[in-house]
Amino acid sequence: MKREDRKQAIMDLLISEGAVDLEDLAQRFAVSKMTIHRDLDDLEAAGVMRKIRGGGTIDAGTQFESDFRFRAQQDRDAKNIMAQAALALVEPGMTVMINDGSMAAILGARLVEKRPLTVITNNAAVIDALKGEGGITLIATGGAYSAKFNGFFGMVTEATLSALRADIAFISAPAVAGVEVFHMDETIVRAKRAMMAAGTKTYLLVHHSRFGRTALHKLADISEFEAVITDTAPEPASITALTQAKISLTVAAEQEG
Amino acid sequence: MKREDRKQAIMDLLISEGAVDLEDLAQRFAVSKMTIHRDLDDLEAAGVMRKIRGGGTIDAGTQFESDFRFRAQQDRDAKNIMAQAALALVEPGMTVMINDGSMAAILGARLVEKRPLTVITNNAAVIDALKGEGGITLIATGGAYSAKFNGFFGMVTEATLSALRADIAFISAPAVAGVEVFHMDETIVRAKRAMMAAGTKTYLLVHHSRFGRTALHKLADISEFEAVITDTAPEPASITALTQAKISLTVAAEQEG
DNA sequence: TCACAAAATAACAAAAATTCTGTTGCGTTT
DNA sequence: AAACGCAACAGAATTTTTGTTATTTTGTGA
Repeated sequence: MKREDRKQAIMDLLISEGAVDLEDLAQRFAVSKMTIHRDLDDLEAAGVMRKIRGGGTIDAGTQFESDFRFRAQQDRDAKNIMAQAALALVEPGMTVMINDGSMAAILGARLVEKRPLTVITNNAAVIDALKGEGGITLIATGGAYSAKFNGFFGMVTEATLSALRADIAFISAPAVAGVEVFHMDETIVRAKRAMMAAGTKTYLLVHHSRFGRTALHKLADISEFEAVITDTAPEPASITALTQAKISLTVAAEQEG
Repeated sequence: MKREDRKQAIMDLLISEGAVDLEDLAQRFAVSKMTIHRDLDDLEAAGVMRKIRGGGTIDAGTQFESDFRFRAQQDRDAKNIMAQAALALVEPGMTVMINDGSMAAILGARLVEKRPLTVITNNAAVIDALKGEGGITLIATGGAYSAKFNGFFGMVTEATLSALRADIAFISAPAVAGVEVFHMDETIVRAKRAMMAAGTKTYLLVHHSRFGRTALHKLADISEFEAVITDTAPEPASITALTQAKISLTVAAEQEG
């Protein structure tokens, strides 16, 4: 077990337990307390937890939930198959918009498979992945950088998006309840809305576990999207709601071999 | 001498000689030919040279001259002392604009020394260096990414800049002749002009060897800048021209200990 | 076209550099 | 006073770099 794995394991514990004990961790991983200290220092520096005397805690639901570096680790498989399904909608030559989020980052990086493309994004991970790639015209929206969401937001972003147009816009969201889509952050809601307005067709990407949840701000009615893409089937109640609203739901896992 | 140093030395040789001999390099650096092979492979992969049988060459003046990865290595000392001089003009709390180019990249990264700051830039290297830094509000202009110049340009960039304002704008340029400033690329001239227009005070950064040169497009009259910063004294004719035009010239090297 | 020498590459092993860990000692906190 | 956190050093484990050898490719001239 390497250092990164151990740190990830500590994060897993933090999620389920809410707090970890330093001595306990040292025993569990069979390393010295000093090593655990260093791991916790790193995690704290990365902003995903807080060190306390004798261990560490996580202020659940707050900055932790929203830390991209951690989210990027989660559910990579689920995100990959959703990206696969989204990719099927893209044809070479198109102009594609990609919003913030780790899901979108994975999809963005895989857009090279459909070159040539024009890609418009405010997602820093996508910019990094695509710059330097031939056959991709990369347009960054600009904006104020947010370390929390690893992307660019604010008035600049919205103004830029209002002046652009894309064939497809992929929007991801952390909460869908009934026929409404939510996000906890107002700034990001604004950016996503601007992107939706700029896309001829817009698709919503949602992890199956995010159905039946809400967040502070309403982002959109689900009917504003061409279709909804998810990884595996969400709970029946959500499916019913979508069916009644005549929304097309693509379950990516069922498409594959 | 480490690997990177050796590769840089090989590049230096390539600049002066135009071509290098593999066997000769192996002797000169007292390493095996295999090691040189690997160095050349790396340099070729980085796109700064071409491997040929028995050595390597550089297609001088073409893609090489314009490759930012290589330029970033050049004259690091000169750029650092210019950055030092420019930094002296920045006070915490200010809003600072940084344009494209490797000189600007070095200055941009060192802006952390003056936190807190708001930094507006279209330079990808600056964005990478500053994102994640606390105390820096980072605003990217957005725009179409150019691998050649490692930055963002075009209509989006210009539109964004026209809606922003900064206390100081640092503009770098590759050619100054008499009282006129030049750049070879039209797209970049546009971005630089937009940035100049958005800065309350604008400063020009020019390497001393770039005086007395022209390029295809005129960027500005030198009188449009508050002052000109260079590394060491340029040739007398250029100094005379600046003096007569009553332009303030800061020679960074003369400021230091 | 063919042969052959020189060069390029691949694969493995040794060496060097870097990263990771544990220990110890000392100052802090409870 | 006991437990904890932290800094500094040293040894261990990894990763990167390098050299050697074997094999393949390339260019040249007959």
